[in-house]
Amino acid sequence: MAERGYHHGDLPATLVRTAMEMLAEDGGAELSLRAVARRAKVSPAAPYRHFPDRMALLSAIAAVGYRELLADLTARQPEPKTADDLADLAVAYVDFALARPGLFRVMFAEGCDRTSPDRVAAVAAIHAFLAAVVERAMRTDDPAAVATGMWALVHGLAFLHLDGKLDAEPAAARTARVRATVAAMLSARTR
Amino acid sequence: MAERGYHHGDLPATLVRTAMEMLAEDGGAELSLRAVARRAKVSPAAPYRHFPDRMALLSAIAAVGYRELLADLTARQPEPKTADDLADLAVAYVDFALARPGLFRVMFAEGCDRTSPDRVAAVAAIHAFLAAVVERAMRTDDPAAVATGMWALVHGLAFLHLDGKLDAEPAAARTARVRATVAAMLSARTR
DNA sequence: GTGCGGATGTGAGTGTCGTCAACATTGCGG
DNA sequence: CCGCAATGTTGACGACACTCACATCCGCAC
Repeated sequence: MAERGYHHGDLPATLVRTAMEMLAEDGGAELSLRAVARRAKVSPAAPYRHFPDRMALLSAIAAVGYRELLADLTARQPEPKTADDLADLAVAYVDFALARPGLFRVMFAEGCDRTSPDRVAAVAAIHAFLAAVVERAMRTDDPAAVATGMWALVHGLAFLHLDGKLDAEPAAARTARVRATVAAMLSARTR
Repeated sequence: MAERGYHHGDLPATLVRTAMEMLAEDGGAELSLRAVARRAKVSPAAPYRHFPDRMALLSAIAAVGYRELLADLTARQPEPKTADDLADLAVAYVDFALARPGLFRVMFAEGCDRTSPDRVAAVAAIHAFLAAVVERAMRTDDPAAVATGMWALVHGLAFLHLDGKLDAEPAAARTARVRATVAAMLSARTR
């Protein structure tokens, strides 16, 4: 934690932390490498000693985001069993996206390195968690497909809300709507 | 269509068309206003006579994209009635996203003007189409929620595929998977 | 026809960005 | 204690979005 000096101590972690602060403060703005360096009291070129380019920093941020998203989900429902628990998870997912839009967009942006081991592992963990939930809470003969579908459902809800494609509404109303949507999808039958 | 001359004839439409060509050719690249102007054989400042800023051009492009997406959907299934027809629409939605990733990302990007009448109308048209489909093909006591859910489901599938969060696979396998996912979601029951 | 005004396109300029190369400083192993 | 690799800085380049003063041209009144 040596604050001053020519050398920094742990610049990579500081950059990631700083960048996440900036995303939290202004989720809509472009996250420029220079701005992050400025805020970290470091020259614009310093980050290049630790990240090959801007996307690499964004990928590192995304990896942290995946872990925090998974933590949010498991914190809300460590052992989901019922359809209601499932709806809780959907609400948690959408809440995460709307509470931290900048981070969420970095996590699911184009151009990020699809093959970074951190990212792949984190995404796999989310998928595995969802699959386990579905196994426990749903009755279906294609659990993998339902797990994918549930992920797509909450992911789509999150993005549609984020992009203002659904009517803007206060958080409580949104929670109710997410719940209703999940419930309706799970009880709808073909004609 | 006067090709030469100081004045252009219809620069706004030319810019939108040119930009969409560029998105089609390289869906992953950033669409810079200067590059579009260059390709349209026009100075970098010319677009500003017709669009207040870059986002306005992107919004115009997005509006066209919405119309084309809706056209794709209705072309595939003008009068969907069965669950299978619904799955066809899901496939068409995901196909659109993967066939024209650049355009799809512009359509659902942050920063675009949420309040542009064109955009709002186009989005409403898609939602209305979906609602009508659900009304016809599904049995549920909350058709609006199911319509939102179906949109979120296909939208989420599209984005997860686009971002490589699901295993990459050839188009035929993807089609089968989208079908299976929709079918599984519609037949899954809570335990 | 002629000329004039507004619409449209141009050129040069500002500030920011990502990235790089050459140089400066420092911590650490021999 | 010294030298080297790791780390940070400075200055630069090209591209970008956007602005403003200026150039050109179309359409319309007369």
